[in-house]
Amino acid sequence: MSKLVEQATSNLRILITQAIEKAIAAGQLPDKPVPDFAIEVPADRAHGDWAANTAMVSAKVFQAAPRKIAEVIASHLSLEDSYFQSCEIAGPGFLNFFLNGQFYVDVIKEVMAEGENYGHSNFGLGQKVMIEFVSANPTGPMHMGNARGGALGDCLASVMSAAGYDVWREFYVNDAGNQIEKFGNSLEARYLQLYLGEENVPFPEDGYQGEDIRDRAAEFAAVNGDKFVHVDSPIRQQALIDYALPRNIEKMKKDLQKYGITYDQWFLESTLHKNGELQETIEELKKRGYTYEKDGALWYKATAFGSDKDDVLVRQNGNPTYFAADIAYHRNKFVKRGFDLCIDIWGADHHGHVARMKGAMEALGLDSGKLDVILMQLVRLTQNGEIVRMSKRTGKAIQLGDLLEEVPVDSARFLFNMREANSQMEFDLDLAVKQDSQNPVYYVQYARARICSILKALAADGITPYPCTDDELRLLTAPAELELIRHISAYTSEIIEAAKDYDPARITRYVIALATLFHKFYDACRVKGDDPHLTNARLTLCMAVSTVICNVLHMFKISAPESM
RNA sequence: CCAUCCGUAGCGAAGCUGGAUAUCGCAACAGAUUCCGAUUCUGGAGGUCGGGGGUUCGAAUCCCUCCGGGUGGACCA
Repeated sequence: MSKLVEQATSNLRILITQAIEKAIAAGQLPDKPVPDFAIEVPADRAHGDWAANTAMVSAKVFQAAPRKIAEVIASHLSLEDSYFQSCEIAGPGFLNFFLNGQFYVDVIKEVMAEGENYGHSNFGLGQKVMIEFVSANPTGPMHMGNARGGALGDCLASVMSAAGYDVWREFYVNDAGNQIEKFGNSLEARYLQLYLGEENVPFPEDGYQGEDIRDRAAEFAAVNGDKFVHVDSPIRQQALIDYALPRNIEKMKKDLQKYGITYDQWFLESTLHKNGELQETIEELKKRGYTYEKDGALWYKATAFGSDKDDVLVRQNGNPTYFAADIAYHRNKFVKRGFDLCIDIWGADHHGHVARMKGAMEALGLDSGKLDVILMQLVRLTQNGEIVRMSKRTGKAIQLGDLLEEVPVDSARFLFNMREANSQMEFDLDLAVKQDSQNPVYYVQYARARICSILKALAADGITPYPCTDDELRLLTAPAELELIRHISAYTSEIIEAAKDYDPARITRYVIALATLFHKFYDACRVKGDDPHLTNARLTLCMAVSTVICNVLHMFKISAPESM
């Protein structure tokens, strides 16, 4: 938490506890331990700045009516030297506290002092956390789900980093196994078709139909000509794969970079096959007694960990399954690289895989509680109120590249972080390209641009901000000003909550609310005025707001233009 | 059939470790700029929190059940 808010909260907790102790000493409450109570920001501002439910949760222990208990506590409270000016009893027995002027003064000072670091905390204690996201199949282009996953994963990583975690971004490349064989088969067919005619070379039934396969085959042909038409199929396929796969991966890197995402590592599945870790993992499972042979395949006893059926690790044909490699991969994260926490972002269509993966961690003697999977629900694109399924240009399924051609990166990253992962969302193409306040990213950017504009306008009149004194900051007493400052004060704890919930959408909502409160302030309070001290205080407040908005936008890699 | 997510105003959402009068945006309606950017702000209207039952002093929130929608249930990944 912000040092300030944290300090104020824990102090309030102590004050309440002390009041209860005094009441017990005075014989007004029975000598019983006080249950845990919550200190929260009430939904309704009339209920104070912060509220404690102490009296209600302790009604049973003290065997008295909550309001009665609240009155006793209140009568023993001493709020001197705290950030609170008063306490009221309300409703069923809430203790409602009102912050005093010094709190608001100190919030502004804290923001100004910390600048671009405002909002950061050491909540995560430097724990090593890996966030693996997108991890799209390298056999083809990325789709809308990857677009959402990319924005979500990258922003979550930033949020957790701000909350004090040591974050690692990773892309797992499935460059081995069945789908690569299929990739090779498909490329081979397209390549041969170029020389032998489409009608003479059947395309594999389960092959990849996309244009991208034809394109790669054609590129390969342009470089190599018919050199590979008359060699053995395995040689031809390998040559095609060796040509196409690195280029596909390169393309994904480029697309994601355009989208603002860079990874710490692109982890190749094939390394697990080559360096023996996959085999090592399978042996480990065998040794622990969680495997058996049946029908010529090696099975893993998933049922020992709650699954309703077992899974194949090594197929009849001797090839390990994707699942086996995935187990080895996750073992690698924990055992070989020592991550404290691993977060995977998967499409919701993989939900059946979650319990199995966690079970497999347990089977290896690892703590499955340290593997968290975020399931991301589907995205539907809409335009003119209708669902868009296909790209207008290509007539095929919409790709990440198509999206970024139509929609600014700022918009895409922001809008994909409007909803939590766990809910299906619609991505409104019309809204995303709108350059007005209906588009929330513009609304937020505009607030910051407006602040820059105020600073410029006043500077033109010879008014420039200087370091504010406490007395000047104390002049900020209008409701719109106090609301705004209070919201600013919550930023650090919002980041912590977002990190705890793995929900960067929380921060998106936070910054929209901040922009709203700023616009209200702008409407209610003129910065430029007769009192130079008040003007300076308001200018300082503007700068504090600008700092927080910029911190959020930079964190999400969204631009914060000075004018628009 | 099983698993899983979702159901809150005309539309899109927040609130979900139980608490005060259920919050916000869009749309619709009525207003506000001699003045720092109107890409802004103010106001009223709009609700069986999918239905029913249960737990509780108290349920949008927890439990059960039903209804509706999405997704998944391979020696695919």
